[in-house]
Amino acid sequence: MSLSYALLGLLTYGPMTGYQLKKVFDESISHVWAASLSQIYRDLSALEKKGYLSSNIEKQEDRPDKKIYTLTEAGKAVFISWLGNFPEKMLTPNRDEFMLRIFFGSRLDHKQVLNQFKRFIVQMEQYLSLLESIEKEFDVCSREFSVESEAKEVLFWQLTIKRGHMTIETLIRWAEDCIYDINNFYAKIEG
Amino acid sequence: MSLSYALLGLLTYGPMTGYQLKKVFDESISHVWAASLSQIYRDLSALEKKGYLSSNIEKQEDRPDKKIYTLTEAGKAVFISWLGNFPEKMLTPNRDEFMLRIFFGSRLDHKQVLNQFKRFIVQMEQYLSLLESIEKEFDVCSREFSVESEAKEVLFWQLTIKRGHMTIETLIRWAEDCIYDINNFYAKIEG
DNA sequence: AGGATCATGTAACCGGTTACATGATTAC
DNA sequence: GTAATCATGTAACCGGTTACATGATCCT
Repeated sequence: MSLSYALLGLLTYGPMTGYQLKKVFDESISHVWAASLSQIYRDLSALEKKGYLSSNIEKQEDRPDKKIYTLTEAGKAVFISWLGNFPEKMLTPNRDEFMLRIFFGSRLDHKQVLNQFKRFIVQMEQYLSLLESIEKEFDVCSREFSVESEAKEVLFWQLTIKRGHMTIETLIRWAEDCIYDINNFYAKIEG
Repeated sequence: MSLSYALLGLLTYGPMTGYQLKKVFDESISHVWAASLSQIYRDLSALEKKGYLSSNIEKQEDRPDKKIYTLTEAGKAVFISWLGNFPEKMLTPNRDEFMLRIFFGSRLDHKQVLNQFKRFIVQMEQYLSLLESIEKEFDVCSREFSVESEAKEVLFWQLTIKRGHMTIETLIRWAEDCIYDINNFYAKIEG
């Protein structure tokens, strides 16, 4: 459901094709909501049927024609009403394959578990440096855009990235704690 | 898919009914993987068809009969092989309704946004105190269980709760930062 | 020669959610 | 009296994933 609202939201910036939306999606919003191309196309045509979007086709010779979607007034209204309607529960329950295995970690060889935690840290550090480079881009943006409305948009994008940044840093600390705790535990029962 | 493995995993502790599994689930693993009763029943019968579980019925007079599931050797093998097979990507992409709205926060009245952040903090603090009470229980457990295998299980349960604890604390700090940043921004452009 | 980019989609599948159905017992 | 607990499930729905289908152009 929310993918549709994300698409409507992006189309408030201007008309776009499904393909373009996918790119904008990946570059901006995917940290918060991911989507595949096939799902985007499917949802766009559903939104058009409901009257929230209109489309016109731009013919091209050597490539497939472009189908450019434009937000209708009805679509804008639906987006705005969704936007102001925050969910009661603000923490979405997370299903996590890695965590599920850690929960049953006592059934695994402890060296294997430690290796997985080390791998976890490496991945988080990679992701962290990605987020940091995005943050730097936004910092540049916010200095360049002296226009008030654009600066406001950047502010909220920065806040979403900051959440990712802070959370990942915490996860690294957590994993380091885990390695320490596990080593400690096995030192006690073996030594 | 992983719900099935969680069920197999819980059944390594001993035979149980679907109803009992639901309770154990909610009290232990639900922070990491949530499940509804209907899904549990559905998956249990699928697992039985595959030969990973066997069941026998315990007749009761005034209540519906109990259907007690037992892990088979095949089921145990499947669980162990899943357990050791960690996913390549250890961070699951999170779809978050709240965050999606914050991303488009520039479209909202800033007082409304601030209120939502305050509500967010209240909810996180409630959840935090819940996690802290669970942590205290586990501390008692780990002191009481001098048996090595039980203490090992508690260790890993503690690690999963600790992740929740640390993450929520960070989210509170983040939300406080957000309120500060938003106030700052609007003070600049209005004042 | 081979892979990325541009550009559109359809169809099957899979796992999680919600609603429906039944019904006695126990605790507040 | 009313809500929770015990105890089982089915069926429909919904949204996300994966695989399939087509095909030219541009870059290395």
